[in-house]
Amino acid sequence: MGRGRAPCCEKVGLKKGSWTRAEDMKLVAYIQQHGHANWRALPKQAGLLRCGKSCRLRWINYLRPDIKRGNFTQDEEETIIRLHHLLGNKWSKIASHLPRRTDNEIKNIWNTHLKKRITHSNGSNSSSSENSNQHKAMSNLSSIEDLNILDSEQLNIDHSIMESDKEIMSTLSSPFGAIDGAKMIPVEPDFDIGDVFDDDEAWLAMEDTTIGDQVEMSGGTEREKWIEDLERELGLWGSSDAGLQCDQQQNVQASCYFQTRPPSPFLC
DNA sequence: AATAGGCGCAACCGCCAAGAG
DNA sequence: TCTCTTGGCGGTTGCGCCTAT
Repeated sequence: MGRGRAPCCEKVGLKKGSWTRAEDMKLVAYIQQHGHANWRALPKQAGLLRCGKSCRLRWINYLRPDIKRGNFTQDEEETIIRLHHLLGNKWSKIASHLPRRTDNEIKNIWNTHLKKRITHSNGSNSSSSENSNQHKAMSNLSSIEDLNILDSEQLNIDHSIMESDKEIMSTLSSPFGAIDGAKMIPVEPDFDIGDVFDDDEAWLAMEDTTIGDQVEMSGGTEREKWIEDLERELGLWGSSDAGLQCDQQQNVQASCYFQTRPPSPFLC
C-alpha cells in the first residue's frame, strides 16, 4: 500500500443505511459495558458490521441517554439564532450551549426551520413580536467577543442538567450495576456480546425489523425472555410517554436509550 | 383513494486537526 | 519533523412520512 490516508475502516462488506433495533441494542450494550474508547475497533468487538464512524454517529445523535428529543422550545430556537449569528455554522459550538441537543439536530432545525424564518423576517420586514425578539437578541450580541459574556441566563441554559457522557456512562457501565431499575445485561468475564444476540432464530427474525416497527414477540427460551425484558427496559416496547416521563424526571434510565422512532413532532 | 410534491431527519461523505509513534 | 491514525465536524443526500390536490 502506498502512502496516504487510510480509509476509516474496511468498507467492504459493511452495512449502510438505517440502523436496526438489533444493531442499536448491540451498540448500546457494548458501550454500556466497555465504553467507547476506540470507535474504530468498536464495531468489530461489538459484532456490528458497521463503520466505526457510523457507530459513533449513531451513538452521539440518537442512542446516547442524555439526548433531549422533541420540539425545540422557543427559547432554544432563539438561542440557536443568537449563536448562529455569532458563530455561523459551528454546529458543535452551538450545541455545546444547548445541553442535551446534538449538533446534527441543531443543524437540521436550522436548515429546515430557522434559516427560512430568518430569511422571511429579513425580507418581509415583519413587525411580529417574534421577529422583534430575534432582533433584540441579536442586537445585544454584536460580535464574537460577546460570546464570552454569555451566561446561562442569557442563553436560557439550565446547567444543572448538563451532564457529560462520561458521567452518565459511569452510572451505566458497571457490568452488574443497576440502571435505576433497569435490568442489566449479565456479563461474564469473557462475555462476548455477539454470543447473546447471534444464533437465535427469534432474534434473527427480529433483526430485519427497523426501529419504530411494532414487533410482537412472545417469550420462548430464557435468552428470548431476557432479550424481551431488555427491550422493555430499554423502552423499545414502551409508549412515548415513558420517554417523556424519563425526560421530565431527569433520570438516566435505560428506557431513554431506545426512543421509538418518534412521530413528528417528537414526543420524547 | 391515489398520487405527486414538499418536508424533516437520520445517516453518509470528505475534510481537518490533534495526537501518537 | 514527518507520517499515520483517529475522532470530530460540517455539508449533503436520500428515504420515509405528511399534506394537498
